[in-house]
Amino acid sequence: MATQKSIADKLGLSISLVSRVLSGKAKEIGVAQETIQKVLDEAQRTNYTPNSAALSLRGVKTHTLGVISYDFEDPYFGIILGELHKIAKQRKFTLILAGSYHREEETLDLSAFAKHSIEGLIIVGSDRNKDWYEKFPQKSIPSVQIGFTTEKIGANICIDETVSASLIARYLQKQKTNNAALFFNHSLSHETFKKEYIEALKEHEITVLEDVICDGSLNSVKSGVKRLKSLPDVIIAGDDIMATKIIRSLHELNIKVPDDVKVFGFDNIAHSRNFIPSLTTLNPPIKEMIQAAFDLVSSPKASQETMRFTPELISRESA
Amino acid sequence: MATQKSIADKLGLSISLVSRVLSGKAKEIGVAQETIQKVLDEAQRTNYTPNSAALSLRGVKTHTLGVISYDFEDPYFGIILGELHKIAKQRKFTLILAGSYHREEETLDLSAFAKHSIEGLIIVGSDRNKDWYEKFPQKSIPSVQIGFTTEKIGANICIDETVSASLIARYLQKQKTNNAALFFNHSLSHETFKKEYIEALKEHEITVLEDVICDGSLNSVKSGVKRLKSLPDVIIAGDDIMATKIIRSLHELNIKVPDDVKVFGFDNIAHSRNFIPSLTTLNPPIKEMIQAAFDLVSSPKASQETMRFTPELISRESA
DNA sequence: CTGTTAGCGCGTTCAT
DNA sequence: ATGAACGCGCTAACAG
Repeated sequence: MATQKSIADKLGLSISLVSRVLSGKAKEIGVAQETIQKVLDEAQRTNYTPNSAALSLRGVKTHTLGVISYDFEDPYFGIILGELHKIAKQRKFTLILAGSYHREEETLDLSAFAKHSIEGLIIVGSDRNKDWYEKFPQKSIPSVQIGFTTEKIGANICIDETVSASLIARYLQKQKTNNAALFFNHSLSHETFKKEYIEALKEHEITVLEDVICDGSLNSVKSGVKRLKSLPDVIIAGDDIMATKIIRSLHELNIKVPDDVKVFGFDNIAHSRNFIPSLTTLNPPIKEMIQAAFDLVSSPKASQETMRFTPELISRESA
Repeated sequence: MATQKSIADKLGLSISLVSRVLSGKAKEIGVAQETIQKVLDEAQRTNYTPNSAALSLRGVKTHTLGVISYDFEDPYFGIILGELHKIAKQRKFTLILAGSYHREEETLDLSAFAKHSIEGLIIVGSDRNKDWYEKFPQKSIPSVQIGFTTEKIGANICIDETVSASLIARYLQKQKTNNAALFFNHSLSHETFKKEYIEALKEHEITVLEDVICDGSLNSVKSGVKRLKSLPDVIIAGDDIMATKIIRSLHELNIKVPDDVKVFGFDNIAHSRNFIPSLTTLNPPIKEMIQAAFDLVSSPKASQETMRFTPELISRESA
């Protein structure tokens, strides 16, 4: 591997001179044009790449962000990571990954972040506690969470649950919906929205007949559907995946959507357009949210800001 | 941040002593048990984490793997990354992310890998060329690609296309299928499978009526379906997403699956069980594949091995 | 305009 | 059983 020393030796110059040229500070300091060119040429020829270890040891900015994911199987995870990566690339940032599996009660491994010194932290997903943050050695770096939390540690990007709820309630009211059943799971995100939904529905004179809580597996959804005392006008699901499972369950019980009952989703996952029936749902402005998240976390000063984004109602076949 | 120096100062010991203890070489060299304990305690108390920059500068193993993704929106990307992360965590490896967008002809940014010195490379997805590899500075590190490629550079993990094809062909033959239409896109993965499918179908006396190539958008799939000269017994899709789009298109044209035409998928994405009709498809042994990939890339000696995995046929409603 | 020096955190001689 | 000194590759302060 080519180093500044190898270039300096070859050219009979000093290392620091080479350093100046290679770090672009040649002009500023005043280096002979001819020397600059020689160094540049030799660097080019030998395929010189700065050694990051040395740089970060010297305290030079590493432009490295840590990403924590709470759920790799979230259908949006890939999209979010893709967007993050896109912006990171534009701005010459590197992404390092950590994650945890809530369900298995695993603890978050932060050694990855300590190992490479990260300059910002992006948390993807909602959570209820940040026990791992206790031991986090770099508490001063800017951080942002994309999702809901009960333990805010930095900036926060989420969807406006109040606006979302009234969007849905108004839509359903216009369709002369009188009553609804709710299918949500135990996640903080579901619970946050559900609370607002219940209120907004009441305000719009829609009765919540039942409030089903299930873990989201097809089986638990189906048994939830089976146990419904009566068929409501609409079933509101915590997310699109839940919605498809509800529709699938109804289908297996020979109940038609939307003729017998409407189903409302949330997320507008790629799949929702192709599903039969296609899903009426709320579309979060993902790109804008990720963009904002990146801006918050890559800025020099740590922010505590909370930004709420408004989703768009996508009216399709299911409701 | 706690460093060896900070611990040494606090305890009134020398840095090198602390270093020996912390790098586990205390016993070997002969350090007083009492001293060892003091250092360990102080390290614990101050939350000491070794600085990777310093380590890699000294040439110590960083246990860092680079991950290249060709498509963040692939429904399997999250699953794969989740599995990779799980194993990485167990074995104390760190994952660094790079990626590219084939469709936008973007080039791969490898500076992320140069910055943190990676010890292995995992490529997720199929590709046709590795132009970026020309400029890759660390060609000697072990690498593995999960997917097909025409330009193999290290180990390779993929699905056995021949076995897959005969699995499908036999299944269809048993169902008295006489003819088929193929819906595939331009990706190397699709093309690889398609070639084998055509051969296997011929061997099992199933006529390929049409071979539709589309980009995978719902529109292009639908117009492909519309242009079908006659309805085949079965439509074989390159992947499950394509299959759902085909079924959706057929649905919009009032053609029933599987009554009027069967549809066969590939991938067994999470969604395929919930789709209406549920998808008959091939299920790749993802966990085993990822496990194998990780073993290959994290082993000290770079391997050129190619491992082919056999999928399992999941018979559901669509075919 | 260019060279010398120091030091970032760590493991490793070589001394003691 | 412990410490001092060196160097990995690099930049910045200081000195010509």
